[in-house]
Amino acid sequence: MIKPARRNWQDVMSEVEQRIYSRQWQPGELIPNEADLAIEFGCARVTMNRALRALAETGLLDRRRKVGTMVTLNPIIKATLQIPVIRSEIEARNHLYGYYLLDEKIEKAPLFISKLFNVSVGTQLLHVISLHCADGSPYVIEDRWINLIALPNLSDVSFAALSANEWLLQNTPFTHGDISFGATNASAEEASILKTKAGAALFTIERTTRDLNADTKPKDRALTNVRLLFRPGYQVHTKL
Amino acid sequence: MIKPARRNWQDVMSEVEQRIYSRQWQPGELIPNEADLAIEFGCARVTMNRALRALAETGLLDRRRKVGTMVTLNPIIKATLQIPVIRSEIEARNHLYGYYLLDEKIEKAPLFISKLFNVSVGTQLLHVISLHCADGSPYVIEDRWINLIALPNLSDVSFAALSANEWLLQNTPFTHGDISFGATNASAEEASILKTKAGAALFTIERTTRDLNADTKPKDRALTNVRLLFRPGYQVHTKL
DNA sequence: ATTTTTTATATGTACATACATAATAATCTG
DNA sequence: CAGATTATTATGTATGTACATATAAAAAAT
Repeated sequence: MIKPARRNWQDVMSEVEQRIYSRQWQPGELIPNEADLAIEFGCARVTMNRALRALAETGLLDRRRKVGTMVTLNPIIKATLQIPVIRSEIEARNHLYGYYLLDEKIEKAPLFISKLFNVSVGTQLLHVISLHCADGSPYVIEDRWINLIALPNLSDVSFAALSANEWLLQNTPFTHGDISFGATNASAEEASILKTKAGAALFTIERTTRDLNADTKPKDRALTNVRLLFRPGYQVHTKL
Repeated sequence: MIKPARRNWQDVMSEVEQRIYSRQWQPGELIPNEADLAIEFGCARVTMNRALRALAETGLLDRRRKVGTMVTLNPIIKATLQIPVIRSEIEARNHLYGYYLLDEKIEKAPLFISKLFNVSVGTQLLHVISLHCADGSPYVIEDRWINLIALPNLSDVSFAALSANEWLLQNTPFTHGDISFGATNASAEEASILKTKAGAALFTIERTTRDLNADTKPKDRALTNVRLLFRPGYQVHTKL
C-alpha cells in the first residue's frame, strides 16, 4: 500500500491520531522518533514535530526529551470552558440583559478573603453584590470582593449602573487566577433573589484573579474574588 | 532605552503579554504586523509568529489574514478542565478507590437517549448504574447508557468488577463529544446511595462521547452517554 | 451603480539547517 | 563500587527562505 505523502502538519496529525485511535499504536507504547516518522510520512522533521506537539497539547501523547514520544496511558480529557462576561453570555442567547446592584459597601473582609488577598485581617475591602438578569428573569447572583489595596482607584467607581464583572474584566489586567465549579443549595435569601425555592441546587463558579507583578509589595496577591450563583437549571456546555 | 534582543518565542510572548496587560496595546487595537515586530524584537518572523499564535490560542489576541493582529476586545476566559478517569482522580488524592455496580441491564432507551445515539426509539441499550467510592465514602454515582449498536462486543463485558468509565475510556476510541456541567437536587434514591439528605445540591457532569467514522451507518452517532452525580461539596478546580 | 475580477498584504505554513536542552547511558575516577 | 564526568540521543527551538491562503481594497466589467 502506497501512502500518499502527507504535506501539511494537520494531515500528519490526523494520520497519527488515526493510528492511536485504531490501536496501531497502543496506549503506553513508544512510537518511532520524529526523524524516522518524518521520513516515513515524507515530510520535514519540523512538520512532524508540529503535529506531535499539537497532539501532546491535547493530551493524547506524552513527549520527553531523549526518551521519546509515547501514547498517553491514561488520557485526561481536557474540556476547555469559555467563560465570557455575563452580559455577553446573555446577549449571545438573544436575551435582554439586565443588571441590578443589590449591595455595595466597604467593609471588613472575612478571614478567608483576607488570606486570599494577602492583606491583614480586618482590612476594609469593597464588597459588591449584584444580580444579572436575562429577559427580566434572575440569571446569576454575583457576590464579589475587591482588593482596594491593589486597586485603589476603584473606590471612586460605583457599580450602580455597571457591572463589576464587566468593569473589572475590561479594566483590570489580570495575569492569572484560579476557578472552581461546584453546586450549593440556595439559602433563603439567595432563593428569594433568584425567585426560586430555598434549597434549590445552584451551579456555582468561584473565581479569584491575581496579578503577578514584580513591582507590587506582596508578590502574589488576589485582585478580586467572585462567587457566582446561577439560577436553577443553569448548565455550562462545551465540546470535547 | 535599549531593548535586549528577545531570543526565544517564550520571551517574545512574555513581552507581548506585558504590553497587553500594561495597556500599551489596548483592547481592540491592531498591533504592528509580524514582520515589523520581528525586526523590533530582533527575532525571526517565524519566532514572532509562534509567540503571537500562542497568545491567540489563549484568547488574548485575535488574528486574521490580511487584516492583522488585534488585542481581543472581550477576552473570553478559557478554563481548561482536566477530567481524569474517576479511579485516577481518587487515587491521585491518596484515597482508597472502591467500585460498586448498582445495576446493569439491557433495556429500552428513553427518548432523549435514542435521539442522542441516533437509534430507533425502543432499541435495547445497555444501562449501567454504579457507585465510585473514596476511602469507603460515596464519591460519585455513574449513570451510563451504552450504544450496543455501535459497540456490539460490549454485550459480553460485565461491569460487575470493573467500571464502565474506565473500560470505555481505555477501550473505546472516541474522537469527540460534548460535556456539560450543572447542579441538581438529589432525589431520595440518589441521596440514599450517596449517604446524604434528599435535596442536597449535587454537582453533575453529563458527557456524551461520539465517533465520527466515515464507515459507520449513521455518520455521527453517540457511543455512550454518562451522567455523573458527585457527592455534596464536590468541586472541580483549575488554574487560569 | 452593481457585480466581478484583480491585486496587494498579513498571516499561515513547509523545509533545510543548525544548535539548544534534557535525560539516559556509558565511562571514568577515587 | 559509589560518585562524578562525558557521550549519546530524542525532542525543542531559532533562522532564512519560499510559497500558500484568506481577505480587504482597488480596478475592471457589466
